[in-house]
Amino acid sequence: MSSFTGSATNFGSQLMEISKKWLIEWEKHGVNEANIDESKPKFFVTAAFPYTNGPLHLGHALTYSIPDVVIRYKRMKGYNVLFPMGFHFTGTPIISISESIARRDEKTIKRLLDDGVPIEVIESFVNPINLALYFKDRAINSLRNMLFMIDWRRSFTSVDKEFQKFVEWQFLKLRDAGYIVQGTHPVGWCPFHQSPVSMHDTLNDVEPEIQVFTLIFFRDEENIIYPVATLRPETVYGVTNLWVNPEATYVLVEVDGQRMLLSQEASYKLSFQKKEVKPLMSIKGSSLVGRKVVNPLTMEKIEVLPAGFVDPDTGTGIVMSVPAHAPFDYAALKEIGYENTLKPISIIDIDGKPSLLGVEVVNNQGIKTASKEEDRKKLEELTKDVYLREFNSGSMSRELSSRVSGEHIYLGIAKSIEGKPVKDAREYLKEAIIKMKLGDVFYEIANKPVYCRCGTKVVVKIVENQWFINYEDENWKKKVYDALRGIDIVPNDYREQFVNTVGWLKKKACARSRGLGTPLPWDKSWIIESLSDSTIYMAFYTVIHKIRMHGINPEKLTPEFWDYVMLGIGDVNRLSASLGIDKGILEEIRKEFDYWYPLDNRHSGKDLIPNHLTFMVFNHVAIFPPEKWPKRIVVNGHIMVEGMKMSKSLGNFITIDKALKEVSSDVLRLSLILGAEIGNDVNYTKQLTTTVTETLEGIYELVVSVNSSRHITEENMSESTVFLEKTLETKLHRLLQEINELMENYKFRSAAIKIYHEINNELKLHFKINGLYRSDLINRIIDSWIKLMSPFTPAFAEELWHLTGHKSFVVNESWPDPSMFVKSDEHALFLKYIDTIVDDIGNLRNLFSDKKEVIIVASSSKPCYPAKARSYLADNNQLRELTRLLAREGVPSPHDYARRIVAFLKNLTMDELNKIEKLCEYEVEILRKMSSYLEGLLNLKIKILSEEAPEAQEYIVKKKQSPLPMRPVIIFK
RNA sequence: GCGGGGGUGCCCGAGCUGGACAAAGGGGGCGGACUUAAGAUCCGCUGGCGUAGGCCUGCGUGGGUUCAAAUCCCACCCCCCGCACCA
Repeated sequence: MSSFTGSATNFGSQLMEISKKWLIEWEKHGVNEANIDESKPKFFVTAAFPYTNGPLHLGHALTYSIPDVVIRYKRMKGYNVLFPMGFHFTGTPIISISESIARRDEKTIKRLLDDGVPIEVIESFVNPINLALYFKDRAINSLRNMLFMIDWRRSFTSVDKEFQKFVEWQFLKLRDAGYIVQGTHPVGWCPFHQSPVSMHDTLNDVEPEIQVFTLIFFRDEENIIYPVATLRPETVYGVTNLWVNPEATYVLVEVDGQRMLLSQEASYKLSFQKKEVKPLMSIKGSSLVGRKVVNPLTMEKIEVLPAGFVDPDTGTGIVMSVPAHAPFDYAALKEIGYENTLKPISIIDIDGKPSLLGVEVVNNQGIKTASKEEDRKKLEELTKDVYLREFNSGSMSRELSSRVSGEHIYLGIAKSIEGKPVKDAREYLKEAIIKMKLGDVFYEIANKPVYCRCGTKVVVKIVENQWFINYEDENWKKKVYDALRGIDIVPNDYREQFVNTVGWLKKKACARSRGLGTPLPWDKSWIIESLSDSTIYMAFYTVIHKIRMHGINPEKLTPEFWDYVMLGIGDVNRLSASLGIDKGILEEIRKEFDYWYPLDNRHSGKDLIPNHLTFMVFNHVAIFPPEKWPKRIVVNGHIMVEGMKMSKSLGNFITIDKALKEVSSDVLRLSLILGAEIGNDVNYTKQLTTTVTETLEGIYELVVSVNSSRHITEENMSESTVFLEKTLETKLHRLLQEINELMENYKFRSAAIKIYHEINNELKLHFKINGLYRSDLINRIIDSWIKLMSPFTPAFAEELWHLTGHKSFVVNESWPDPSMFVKSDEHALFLKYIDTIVDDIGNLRNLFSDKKEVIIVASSSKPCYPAKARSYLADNNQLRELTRLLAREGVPSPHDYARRIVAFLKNLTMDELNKIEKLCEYEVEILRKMSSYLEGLLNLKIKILSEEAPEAQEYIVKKKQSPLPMRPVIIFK
């Protein structure tokens, strides 16, 4: 084989040149533009559009490589394909970066410099649109360089006026359908900025987490509320007293018309959660000690006691004391010498027996106080243990209701949770307390303190009048479940996750007070949030280029316009008149939508299943009729780099631009596809790209050398070459069939292995046996092979295609059909038979690694037992019958032989089974014809003998073994 | 905690509708051929045993179902991801 000179790196740069060359050629000929063609079935594919706050990275490369393979494949299969790409500007991160630039934040500037943004451009980023546009342009370049076949005429951004009109229509539709609701909603909030904060607004990028406490209202004789904040409302039945911090300052406030006592800190926090918190007076904690309050669930009268462990900045600063189940409480009782006065009350059973875990652990550890440093540390841990044990394996006491004074109206509540698991009791009680107005909810920042970038401590604010998309609407959910059944999910393993997501999905706040995006049409003070404005935008791709082409003013894109274009609602003549748009144009746009929609494939990363992808289904269901619902969702995994999660902080973050400086787009694409089957995480490694480059180099050299080899016709071929060509052709038929099936099932990794390795190996083996030459078959194989490579490594394939003398574009060729290679059932059968011989020799050669010659003595005159075995195939139990029959015929080790034959027959197609007699009849001849193949494959010298040959008789006698049909004797010499 | 996914040979990774699985494919390692040499390329080996196509061990751990389990069931351990107003 000749002789492409150059090292792998040289070939690597040659590949880069090839990519550039064909990108230009294709764009010149507009191969990536998609227009209506009624003569072809259409195939419409989209992938999640990128958020342009930075350069595209390998994750994008992966997510877009897969649909690109799909459309290139589908295109060759005769589909009219569309793969468009837009850009997501909606949201706050872009604005946050702009604000950082405005205040000259060094970290942000450094990051942008690292991303290759020139300093003067960075300065322009104080305007967020400049930033978004800059990265959009870079993204387009990256995507072009990846050779993605994107129809750029249909590109848009989510702040384009036309798109905003479309989103307005969508939201009006949702509102009309009753899916938009308003309500209150807790958010992390900066009191200084007077605005919600999320991760990118906080110091150190901490996401403020919100924790829900249950408030329980204890009352004194003046009806003043002492609210305790707890995560364990069920323990209210075991309360012996309340705790306050004697050193802390408490305030008496008026809330919702009631008087309430709580720590100063709590009162501040509460003021963000209630309409009004009116302070009346301050009181030192110590002066609360000794007051008597009533437990609202048991009507028991208890006392307020002092405890230093009470943190006035957690909850309300008032704590209910449950010594039986809370180590802190028991320790605090001990500290003030009350452990015998106030007897711990067990209200939780563990393993069906009343427990006093709180008391036990404190006594076991010899803890005497709740205030000493070392005790507190221990207590914190013990609290966690007790909490978990009681939560996971505790159940409410069976005598719980005896804690409630007899005729009390809430006796029923206690009764209904008696004996129930703590988990369930807690949920039940929480709801009951709030419903009965015996308490309330109180929100805390769970991971506090969290600070806004301005340094202000973040609190929880209840936002009034927040707009939600009501994804918890049961009827809506039902329709989504139905829709999901009709959607093909690739890989199907993710279906369950979709179904579950629909199950737990709640109301989704769909608007924010700041950020880029579309104002809510009926309340322009709100901006539609980014996960809500991007649920049906795929439909927009179908028409945007036409809207622009006809110069339609965005103001004309009214709800009536969209009703007609997307839903076919309304009278086109009247619409034309009222909008002043040509009727023909309206119809043309409508037709464009109707031709391309529904979406055939939606591609995205698996992280978007619980939000975007599911929202997409919800919104399609809400707005479009069933025939326009998406047909397939393809989910890809994450990208890893050298075995580690790719991230900026790990320093292994690779942008597409950077990757393409090291490897060509063909290599990158194929590496990502070969990295993992769809749905799994792809591990991108230097090693992998090197291997892929070398593989492509090998293929290149092979094609080049075949191309320059001599052409021979069948008349000039040796008999054995004719035979082996038939075998090769049969193999190719099989391979193409397998590849087709894999492609149809989105098993691109496996398909690529067959294309780039297995065909490769078959050809190399064939040439090794026969020498390098061209023939009609070989030419056909090479042509088909190049076509098969085209979806994965398009520029590389294009190069080979032209190298082998073609003038057309391979991207425009048809996908090879297996039928172009004649499958001979006989040869397929022979091949499978030869495989068993190869296996056997392989098994034995370990024992005879020093021997280089193999003699195969084949049966030539015995009855064709395999044919007889055919009738025993159906039923495994008849193996015994077959064994008996063989034994009667005097076959040695009949059971082994029977097993072997049956295993072989099971692997055959019906057609092959019908040829089995031929195998018996010509076994010696087949082996002879295939001996050069065996020699090539095994690197051994092979000699075939018929059992009648005198030489064969010697071996038979010596080995005490006689050949049977399909069971030749193999001798290493 | 809840929900989803996963633990396979030196490594990565397929298989997981139960038999053809000592387990595809790739990589690495070792040995060999070629070469003045290196590289590239090609070939062989890469759980253990065995002078004949076989046996033993084995797919997170422990049980179970079955004539037969990497594949099915149960329990446990460990890892990853998501839990919302955030793209």
